[in-house]
Amino acid sequence: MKNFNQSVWQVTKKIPKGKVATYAMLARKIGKPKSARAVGNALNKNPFAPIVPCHRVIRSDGSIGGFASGTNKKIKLLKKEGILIRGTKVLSLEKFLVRL
DNA sequence: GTCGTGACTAGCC
DNA sequence: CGGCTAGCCACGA
Repeated sequence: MKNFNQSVWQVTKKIPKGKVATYAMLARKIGKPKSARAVGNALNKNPFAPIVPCHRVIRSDGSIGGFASGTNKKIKLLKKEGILIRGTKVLSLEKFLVRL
């Protein structure tokens, strides 16, 4: 852990399949609860696309947020893992949220 | 060192 | 429920 970005990727990488985490949550985990925005930036530029499950990271209100390859793609992936989604938002968020 | 930008958030209307 | 605002942070030019 050296750069902020690396920390983000390392934590994101640990999110189990079928679960999701929020930007704020990850920010808190790395010791910077106010850096949710910066976390989003890190994921957007993440060079470990296939290694880091960036599609399992969503907003605190349950919105999908965004995705480098397209929001639609992100939704599809999450649904595939068992996450229930309606439009651009996650249903039963608390049920899929992984506690860090 | 300063400025613009963005996968954020909480609060208010 | 939806939209707007101000506050936050890290990065690259």
